[in-house]
Amino acid sequence: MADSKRAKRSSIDGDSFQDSKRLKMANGGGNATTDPKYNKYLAHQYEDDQNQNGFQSPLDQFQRHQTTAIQASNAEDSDLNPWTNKPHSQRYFGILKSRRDLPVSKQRQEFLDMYHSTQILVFVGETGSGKTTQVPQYVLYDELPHQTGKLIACTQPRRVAAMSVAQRVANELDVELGEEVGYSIRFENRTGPKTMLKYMTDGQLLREAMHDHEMSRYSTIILDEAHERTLATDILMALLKQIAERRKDLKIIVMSATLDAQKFQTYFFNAPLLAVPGRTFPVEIFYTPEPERDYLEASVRTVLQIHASEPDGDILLFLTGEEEIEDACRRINLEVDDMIRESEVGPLKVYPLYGTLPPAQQQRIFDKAPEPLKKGGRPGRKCIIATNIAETSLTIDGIVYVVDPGFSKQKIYNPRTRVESLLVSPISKASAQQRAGRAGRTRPGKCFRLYTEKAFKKELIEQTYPEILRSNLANTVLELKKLGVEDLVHFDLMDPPAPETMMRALEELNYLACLDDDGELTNLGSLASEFPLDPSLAVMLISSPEFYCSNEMLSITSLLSVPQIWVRPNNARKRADEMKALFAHPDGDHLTLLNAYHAYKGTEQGGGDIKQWCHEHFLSFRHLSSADNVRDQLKRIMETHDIELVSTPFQDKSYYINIRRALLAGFFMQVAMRESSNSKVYKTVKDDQMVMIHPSTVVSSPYDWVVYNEFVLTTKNYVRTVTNIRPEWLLEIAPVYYDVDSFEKGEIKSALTRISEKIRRRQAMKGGQ
DNA sequence: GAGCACTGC
Repeated sequence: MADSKRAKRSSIDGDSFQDSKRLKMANGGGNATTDPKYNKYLAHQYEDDQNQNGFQSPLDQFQRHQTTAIQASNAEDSDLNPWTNKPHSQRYFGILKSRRDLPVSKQRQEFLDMYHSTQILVFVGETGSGKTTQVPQYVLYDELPHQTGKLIACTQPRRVAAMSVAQRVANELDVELGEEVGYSIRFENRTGPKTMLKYMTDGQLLREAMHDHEMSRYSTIILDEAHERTLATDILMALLKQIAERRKDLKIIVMSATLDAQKFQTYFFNAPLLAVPGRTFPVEIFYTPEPERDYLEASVRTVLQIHASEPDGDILLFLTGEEEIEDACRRINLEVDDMIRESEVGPLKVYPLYGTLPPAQQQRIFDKAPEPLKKGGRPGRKCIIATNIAETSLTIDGIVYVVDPGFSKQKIYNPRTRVESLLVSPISKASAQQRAGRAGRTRPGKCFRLYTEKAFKKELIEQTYPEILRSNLANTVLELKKLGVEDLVHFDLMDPPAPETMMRALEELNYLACLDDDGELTNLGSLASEFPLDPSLAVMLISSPEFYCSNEMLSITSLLSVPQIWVRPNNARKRADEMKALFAHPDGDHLTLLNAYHAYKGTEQGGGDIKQWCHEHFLSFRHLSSADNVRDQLKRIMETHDIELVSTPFQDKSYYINIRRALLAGFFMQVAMRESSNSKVYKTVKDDQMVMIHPSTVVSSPYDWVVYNEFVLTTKNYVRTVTNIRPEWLLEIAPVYYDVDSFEKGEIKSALTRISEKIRRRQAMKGGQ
């Protein structure tokens, strides 16, 4: 059994296996199997005899960590691609010319000098400096990965960025994407044995580090967009700080927007700083003289004023969420129609933009601004009303006017109640600057801030709090343990989270048996960390074979890790609810999700038009197919670790009971009891919080005990996605947590006491027989 | 009888 495990493991880590092989060969092994000539992965270097006998790559003259910008430029200028020995294409020289015009290009030597002199380097550059595409290539020409067999990694917070930048750099280097330059993101690894430069998401690098604590595959790690301070970036920074002490051969570059450069330097042992100017146009800032009472109303008014009185150029308005955005779109459209009737204004096309919008509709923001209404009339313009998505993820060229009311929805975490929620909050100065910058990408622009200058200076915080200070850290703590971080208290995070948040996470993991009483990782914890899931979901999934329903729990887990599959358009709510009722299971929402998924799979396998079917049934095809993707990934992980995939026969009475019980193996801490019969109010177990069941539930008759997937704090306290359970299961499945003596006096304690006595009596009777 | 800001594994 141990052997079969090992065999499976090596196939999964196939990548690194090949790398170590390559490394040996590059160092010149002796026998036939390690001789480069016999290595098919290096075949490209020996394609023709001329290369072997006569051709000298310019790189042969390079001394690692002693190269110069001129050397590299000459190599780039040569007819043959020094990395492939193939002739450079025409397109290559075209791109090369534009690369040399980038601001960063002038500082290549300065960069190399600094890179040679230090292990860690902080690099700041504004948008348009070219740092994301150029710096990794500068490193490539100095690291010479073909000699060392080690890779250069460049991390990005988002998948699309990793993919598109990798493609761009592959073009710039005149190589095929996935060969010398590749990318690695969840669900897609486009790297190969020849890959030297790898773009990846920060989360992906963190995953890799779990199995390679030294990050030994890499000679250089470049953290890009570090100022965004994602959870993964923060953990990587602290981790790299430790690794840098152990691995003096590892070089680290932290790239960020200009703000806060000092903080990064100080954090990284006073690392030297290189700053590169950006290439943007000036943006004039306007403030309101008095604070605005209703920012939505003020936003609409400002957009209309710009349209009526400013020269042509598109408008970008930042609002906080879907509802607000749709509302503003309606109001602006109405007003513009009036304006066009009354005065000589051009047409205005309004586009909403938020994350849950289908991609096709998101794409429409790139449509051209509308034509004048009549020949020679005033030019049309477009107005995009967006969430924060337009602040980081999406850049739209042609924006000249930005309207910034100064708010965004932000995740906050309350460790006392263990609830993450979204709250409309004032943005930070850094955010405000980022927003304003969106107006100056193609020509000088204007930014209208709907707050006073005094408010900007005095009331806005400098930086948005990093994610690590605003999240439940159960997952993070588990990851850190798996990453080999022994001492969490002294783990040197740039912004250490509140001790209470840390304690909560440790406590939660201890109840889940992922950490033992000494805070050490258990086998279950180690296994749970293999899954890209929250610990409770991972534990639920790992435990599911004990309940004879791991196939079903695999589906439910996947459905719970994607956005809601239920579609409920405003103009067809009733129809949507009727359709959802078709899948309803009387025992709750988890089972209803499963029913919908089974129907979806049945239709798909029956060869029906699955998109049409989803549309008719008000289900999101996008989210269901992404759940399917997640399911495949989780299934592979289960198979790798010999977690059985089993089902209770559908005809069996206990089919659904087993599933409901299995839910509790991970979610026993998320249980609520009804206050009293005829009441709609519930109380959460141990936290004693008053909650209601979210109105989206399919269950009509209220149950006494429910397990819930999430706690949402909106107009009221709601628990969402709930399923009916029996209290005796709690005592049986999670006896440690449901140690009745540990409960505070109250209804829940008395109820549990009654139940445990009943169980004891029943057992005594059985024993007496 | 309500509503998912945005990422990521």
